Amino acid sequence: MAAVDLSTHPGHLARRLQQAHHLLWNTMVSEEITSPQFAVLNALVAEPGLDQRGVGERVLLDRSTVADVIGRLTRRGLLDKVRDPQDGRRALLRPTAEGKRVHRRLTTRTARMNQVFLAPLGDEERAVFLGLMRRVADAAERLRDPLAETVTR
Amino acid sequence: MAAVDLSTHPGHLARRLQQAHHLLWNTMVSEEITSPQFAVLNALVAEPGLDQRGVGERVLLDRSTVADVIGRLTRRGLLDKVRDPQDGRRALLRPTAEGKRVHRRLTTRTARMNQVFLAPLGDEERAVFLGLMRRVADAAERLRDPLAETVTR
DNA sequence: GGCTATTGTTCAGTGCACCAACGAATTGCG
DNA sequence: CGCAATTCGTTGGTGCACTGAACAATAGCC
Repeated sequence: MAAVDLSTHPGHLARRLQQAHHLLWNTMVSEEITSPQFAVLNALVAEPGLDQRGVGERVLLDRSTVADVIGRLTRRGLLDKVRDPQDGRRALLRPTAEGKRVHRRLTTRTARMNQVFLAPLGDEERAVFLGLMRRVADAAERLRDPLAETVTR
Repeated sequence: MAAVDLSTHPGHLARRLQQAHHLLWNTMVSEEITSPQFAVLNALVAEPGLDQRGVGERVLLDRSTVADVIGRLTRRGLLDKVRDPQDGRRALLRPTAEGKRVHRRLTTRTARMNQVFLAPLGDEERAVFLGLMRRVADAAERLRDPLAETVTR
């Protein structure tokens, strides 16, 4: 015996949550564009001209993962990637016209999906839920690099 | 413009949460055994003799993923896998002595890790947080197969 | 008893995610 | 100026996760 109840383990719940989300995304938002891909696209719609490092910071993705995701997006013609003439190390990224179009279309669908996803909770609970997730995630991310005390707002 | 604030998207937060958890697990629990591997091991400590399907149901993992994880665990000698003589389709699984030992050791460490992970929240908030995650995950999982109304409690 | 259904496992393919190590470009220090 | 350290990107390796398809064994029905 001595087995443990996984439903009290936040890590296990987070995984379940993400899987359920993934499924819902596939059916309600897009089968081609994944949620991380949308996140990257979104960051570049907000700030065109970012390099990969910048994107990774915004969406909180590893450098090599960012490279993967960006590779897929550029291959699909949703992103432009050019070497920075000022600094030959970095690649400047911006959404193509098609990329912006896709982003717009998916934005409304993700909103609908989030509604469904959070449907079991009441209005107030949703806010609480998002707030708690954010606090835990923020704190855990700060554990890794005990860096700038920049105001998160 | 028209970009979206990802910190209000539960899917994105769930991903961040899981990543942060993964990192913490690696440093505080084990570098060899991953959290899904522990979940599988845990299910088999609780109910030795399950087949892969049963494990997948308990931990909420896809069949092919379960096969992968179990493959790794058996390769490391933590699990025994034998064909059911009564039903040649299924593989009966049980933890080895070493598997039980590892499970015991990791159990105490995961408890410590969960403390750290949830440290930013107060006692009451933790309970709320876990409860909300569970409700959302349960509901989303029910969306896929609208099945038994079995009492979850 | 024999053929079809169903059930359990496996395999191939894609994508996310991490780390460690490397190469290329730039920065900064002596 | 020149070389070391840093920074950005890529590559290779491992693991999780899903889908869809193939396969094998059993179960069920006529």
